[in-house]
Amino acid sequence: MKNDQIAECFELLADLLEIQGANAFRVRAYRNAARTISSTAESISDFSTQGGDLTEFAGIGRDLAKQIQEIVSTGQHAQLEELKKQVPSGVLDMLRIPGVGPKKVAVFFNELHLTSLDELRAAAEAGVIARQKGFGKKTEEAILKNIQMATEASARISIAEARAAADGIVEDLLKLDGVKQASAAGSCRRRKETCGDLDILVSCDDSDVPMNALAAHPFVSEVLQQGDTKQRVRLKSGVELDLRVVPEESFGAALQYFTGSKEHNVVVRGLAKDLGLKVNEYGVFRGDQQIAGRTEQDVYAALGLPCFPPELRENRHEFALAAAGPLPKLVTLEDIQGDLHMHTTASDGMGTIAEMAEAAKARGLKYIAITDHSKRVSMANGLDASRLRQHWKEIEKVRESISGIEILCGIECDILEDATMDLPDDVLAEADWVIAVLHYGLKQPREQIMKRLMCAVTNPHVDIIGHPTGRLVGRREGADLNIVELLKAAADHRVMMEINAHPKRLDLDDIHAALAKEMGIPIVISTDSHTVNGFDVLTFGVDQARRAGLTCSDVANTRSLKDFRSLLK
DNA sequence: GCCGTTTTCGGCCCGACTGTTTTCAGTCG
Repeated sequence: MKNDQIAECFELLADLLEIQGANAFRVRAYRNAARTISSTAESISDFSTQGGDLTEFAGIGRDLAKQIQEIVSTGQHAQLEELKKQVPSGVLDMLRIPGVGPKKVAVFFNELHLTSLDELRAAAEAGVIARQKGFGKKTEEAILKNIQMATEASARISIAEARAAADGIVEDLLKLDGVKQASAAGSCRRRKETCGDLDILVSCDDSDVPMNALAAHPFVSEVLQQGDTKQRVRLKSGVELDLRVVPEESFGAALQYFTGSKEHNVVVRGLAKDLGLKVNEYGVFRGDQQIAGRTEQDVYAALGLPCFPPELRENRHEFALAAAGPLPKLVTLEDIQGDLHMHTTASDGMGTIAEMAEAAKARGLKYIAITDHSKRVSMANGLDASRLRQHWKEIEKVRESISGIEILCGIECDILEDATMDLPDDVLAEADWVIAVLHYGLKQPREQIMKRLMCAVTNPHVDIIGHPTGRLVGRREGADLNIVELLKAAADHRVMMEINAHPKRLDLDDIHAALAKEMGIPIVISTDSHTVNGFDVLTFGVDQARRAGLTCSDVANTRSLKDFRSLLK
């Protein structure tokens, strides 16, 4: 049983209890537990089966520990099954309609006996909704307008799309007369791998200036909401964006507040309360007096806290880190000296060896590894032993003709479904750099997946596991693997782990990368470039590493090539 | 339902916007 499956049970329970009017804090307890479980790297199921004390996890007490044991041992949750019988799934779908929450859904279900989005639509069209107490014509119209959005899965966008939109709009807002400061906030600023919506913060004396500009912005399709300080718009891409306008003396407090995460802010406010202070988006207050708010630094300093990098603000380890001393200095894009995963025209890349090397050099990289596919990946024109050896000779020629950048002869070698390597050991032994990867058979059972990964980790020539889980963000789950076991073996056999920087992969994810760091495994951030522009994605890999709390010393390719080589086995 | 050195009960972050009210509830972030 995967952690996400257990978390899903609790999320569902929370939704169902909410519709039934359960105590809001009880509902929150289920959501908190779901969040803890899905952000834990080790298998909760294994931990429970092996007799571990589940109450060690934050937000899980005696009762929820018992519920987890029930889910793990029986594969289901009796109370959840009971609630599901009482509340049809169509009722839960109603929660996805923007502007409709548990209270309204409760009215639809309990009083109007509506059990699906179709029935709700019919009721709204017949004018039944507007006649309910507390409802009116506008609510009914909003439901009809928004119900379509609930029918379509509300897709989150990748961090790459989010940054392109948010950074572009921020840049344009900064050009306006009267706009003093502007910044992206929210999950985009925290560099989460996907964003559900976008947040932008502006300081300006006249809120009409940025609001009118945003309403007319080429990215924007419609204005959904507009007040004195807050405007909500829908972008042409379908994503919604919140704009907040605050005075200059509150910009830092608002930036802190709207960057979140919600969980981080709950702790910040709790700490403020302990100090007899109040924190809101306008500042830190002692009584009615504002004592901080102009910058984020001021806000955190007023609470005795360091200014956390946004990537760490998830209430995972940041408060413990701050308590232990100065925050670690997280790795930055500028720290990266080499890129060790890329393709050329020899397999499925679009650039030649020389073109890729020149492009990397132009970006200030000091060394690269050319790592084309092995033969199993036939649709990508993967290389067999003889073509690979020929390819390496070509690389050596380019190496001699280009100065200012070192080029390693590498290979991205598939780990086959039968737990053998796609190329013989004597070939791998000749490589400067061997990335082992799973491409096929990702749905094999955990035992076989682990057997394959162990085959790679224990191979004396394998240097690193590339995109270890094989997941595609929002599109495909990774292979069912025991990450703790894999990382232990990697540490024992001096095999590194990749953070694949492509925004569709970002694999390892932040949680797994943090665990790898904890185990002392060197991590390499690689672009997996297939074109000369492919290096652009490096920034997303660095973001993911920062979310994992990684510093320069954790990331092997921040080192010079000489120092990097000393890490190889 | 969780949590705890102002503890085993009584808290649990806080404000903006909208719609339906005429002072507030629901939703959202």
